[in-house]
Amino acid sequence: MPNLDKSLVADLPIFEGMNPDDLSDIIREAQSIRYPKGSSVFQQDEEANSFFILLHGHLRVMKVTPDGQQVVVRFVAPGEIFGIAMAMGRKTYPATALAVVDSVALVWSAAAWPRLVAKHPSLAVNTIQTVGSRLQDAHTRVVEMSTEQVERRVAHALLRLAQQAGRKGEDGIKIDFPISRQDVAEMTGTTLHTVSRLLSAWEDQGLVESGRQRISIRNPHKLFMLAEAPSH
Amino acid sequence: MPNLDKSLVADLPIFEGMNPDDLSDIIREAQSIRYPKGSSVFQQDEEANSFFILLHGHLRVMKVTPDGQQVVVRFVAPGEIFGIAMAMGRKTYPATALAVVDSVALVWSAAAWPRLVAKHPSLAVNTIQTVGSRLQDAHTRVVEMSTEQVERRVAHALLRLAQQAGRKGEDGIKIDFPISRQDVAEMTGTTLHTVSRLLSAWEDQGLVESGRQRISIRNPHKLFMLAEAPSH
DNA sequence: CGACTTGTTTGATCCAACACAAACTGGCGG
DNA sequence: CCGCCAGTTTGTGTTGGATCAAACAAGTCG
Repeated sequence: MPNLDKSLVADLPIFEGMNPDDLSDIIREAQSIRYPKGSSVFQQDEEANSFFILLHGHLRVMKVTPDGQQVVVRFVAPGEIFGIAMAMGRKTYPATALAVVDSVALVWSAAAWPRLVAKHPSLAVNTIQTVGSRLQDAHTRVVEMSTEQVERRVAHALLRLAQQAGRKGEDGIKIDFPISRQDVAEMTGTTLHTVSRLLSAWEDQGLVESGRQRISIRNPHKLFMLAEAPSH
Repeated sequence: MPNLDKSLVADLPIFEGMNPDDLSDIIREAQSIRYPKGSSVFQQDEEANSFFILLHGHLRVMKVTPDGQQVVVRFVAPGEIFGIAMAMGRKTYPATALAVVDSVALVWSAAAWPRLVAKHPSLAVNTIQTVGSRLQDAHTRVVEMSTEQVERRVAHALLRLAQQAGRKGEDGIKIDFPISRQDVAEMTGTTLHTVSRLLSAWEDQGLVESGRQRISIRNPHKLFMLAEAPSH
């Protein structure tokens, strides 16, 4: 591993409270792999032989139902650990991870996990927190899907995207990876048609500015009010 | 702690791979507390001062939205660990836990957690798996809410309840704690009216048998088919 | 640069499920 | 044992969004 990567990785929450020697020890076992745009990092139901930390790019994690419908579970941003199915006691990946842009990840063998955890207990403690916060997110999403109607769900989804992957630009916050109406629909449990209509309406009101696989939020505050309170 | 409780607890997944001495060490720090039917074990947004293992009874865990709507997150059955918010790095409980029948839980101080984990690393490893499997469940629920319509969601919910808390009786599997139409509605993101209509219809077809806060599944196989494939 | 692919917009129609409303019932407390 | 209350059933109207259908850009590639 080049030093460059080590410095990128040192401050990640998953390595919090770990001394540099231990960190080197862990990173030494990884290799960095490049995933071209559109390629898959792992596939749903495939044997979970590796776990990962994303260095560059963005991934879309999704589940496919038996009848072929897709649901976007989340997007992975640089610095996040992912594909830790085996740490959760699973033999296979529960979802598919796809590179939405050219991406690079650190990759460990799943076999290394028990040894690393045994040697560096804080790794397990930090992993509980990582998985725990994802559990919170998932529950938040369940609550939203149960109680809110589509307009608010989509507004919430955009705000979350802006927070996780927003690049502050001239006129508002731009989501800095390609994302389609279909993607947003699969995040919120609706159809691309409905998302398209909503974005068009919001564009007219000056809340967002969007195009082909591209969304910017011009007025986060107004969008937030829309997300919290009914249409008006 | 009386020996009785120790034997109940020894085989739980959370203590897997732990020798009896270590187990005693952990259990010694807990006290067992009784929660009468209808009382709360902890409240949403309250400071997370404890974590728990349920010994007897059943709990309903639920989230309340700002506008007062409730969503049932899950039911806790005996043997399950719950209220581990602080292990996931939270200061407060993200939900409310209510005893649906008279219940008893082992209670630890949250302050004991870091010490216990440091001394017994397998505790952390097992906790990752516990939290991980809840994350899977939550994602399954998100996928269901996104892609399935109400009838199938309710069918799935009943089958899950039967699996987790089903008591095999003469004519089918009875859910062995009081559960209302409203509860099922809050688990599936619908209204008690719709749940009532579905149960009535299923009763006519001989799939279930239900009454006031009481549901039995007479024909799990047919209900399962209904859950997997559309109405027909 | 024209053909084609992939993503987007917009219109028209339809229906599952929600909202509202009212009557019913089992079981508990006084 | 009667009255009350929480939980349930069932009817009727309404609607948010899905579905179906087409035309319309914006890249991309030969």
